[in-house]
Amino acid sequence: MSRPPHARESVLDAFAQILMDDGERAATMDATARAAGVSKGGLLYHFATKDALEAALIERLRVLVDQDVEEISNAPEGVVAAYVRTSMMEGTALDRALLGVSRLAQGGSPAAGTALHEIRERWADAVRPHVRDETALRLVLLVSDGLYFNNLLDATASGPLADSSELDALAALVRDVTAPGD
Amino acid sequence: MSRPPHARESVLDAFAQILMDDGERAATMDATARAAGVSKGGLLYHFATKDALEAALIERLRVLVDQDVEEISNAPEGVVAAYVRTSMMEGTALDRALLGVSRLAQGGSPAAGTALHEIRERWADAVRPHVRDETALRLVLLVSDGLYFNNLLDATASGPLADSSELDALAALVRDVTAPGD
DNA sequence: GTCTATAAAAAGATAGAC
DNA sequence: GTCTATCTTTTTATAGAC
Repeated sequence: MSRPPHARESVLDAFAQILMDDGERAATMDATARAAGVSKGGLLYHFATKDALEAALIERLRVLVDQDVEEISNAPEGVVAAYVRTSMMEGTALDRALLGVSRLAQGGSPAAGTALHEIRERWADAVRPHVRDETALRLVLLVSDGLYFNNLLDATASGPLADSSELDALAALVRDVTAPGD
Repeated sequence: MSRPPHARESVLDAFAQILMDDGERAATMDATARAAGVSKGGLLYHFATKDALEAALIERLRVLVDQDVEEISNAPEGVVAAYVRTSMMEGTALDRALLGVSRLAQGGSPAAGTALHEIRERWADAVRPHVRDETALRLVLLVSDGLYFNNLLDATASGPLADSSELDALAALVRDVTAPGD
């Protein structure tokens, strides 16, 4: 229970971090092993191939998304506002995993691309009951995607583009213009 | 004037196409030369290094963005709706260049990342006079980014996620909720 | 301007010692 | 479970013929 993170977890952490900081090309097995403080042989004991390493990060992402869906479903501010607002919190394990897998997908990994589609559907299902129609749902999802896409670019190029109060205002706007009922 | 596309342009076309279809990893100089129907030596006459090839695609993107800013500024449906709607037209030269450069950025190219930031600012400047405030501007830009991000994923993973009428509805919604005046 | 051939470096993967 | 050493393949880049 209080077991410290195994080497396996350190490797996965390092892989996600390099993907986020330096892009897909930099995330080689060699660089990952070095960043994790293990040898290439050590890494290869846990992940026999690059595909296995990528699959493990995808699996980690799935678990974290399950947790996130659970959390935003119970958020007091409402599902829509919570979903939009938490699209921007750089620094959570979920963000690192999601940015990392997105980079893998855009590098050309079919498994990563498929996983991202399934994940998007999970979020869509959680949000759908809380918006007025499919166009409103599309708006919510796209704003969130846009926030992630910006993070995806900013992670390597420049600073963050929105502070917390800007994000609150945006989340409130999106909630208001998509709310059902009225 | 009626000069057919030079080998240089064919190479650039092929490079953008592979980036879009198969991801950054697949877009090697070798694969690009093959797809363009030239030898590696032929490619290297025009682009001595991979960096030079990437820089040329970035430069092409800048030119196409200049044209796009010009066009949406004169669109009868209004700048906001035109901007959102044209974020989704897979198949234009602008889209191929933008998707390609986005993939380069996420592969780790700093030049591509910087260029995308400058381009985003150009679009923001074009849209700003037509929305009520900075939060509304952010909404417009993020929806557009979200559409591109979805294309970025869908290009390798699955089919398109919005048909034309859905997109029209979305563009109208975004325009209405961000319009100045009222 | 375009080609072939080849060098040089980097990436993924294997073998086997400890 | 982690290491070093090595092999293979891929990718970038060079040299020089045509």
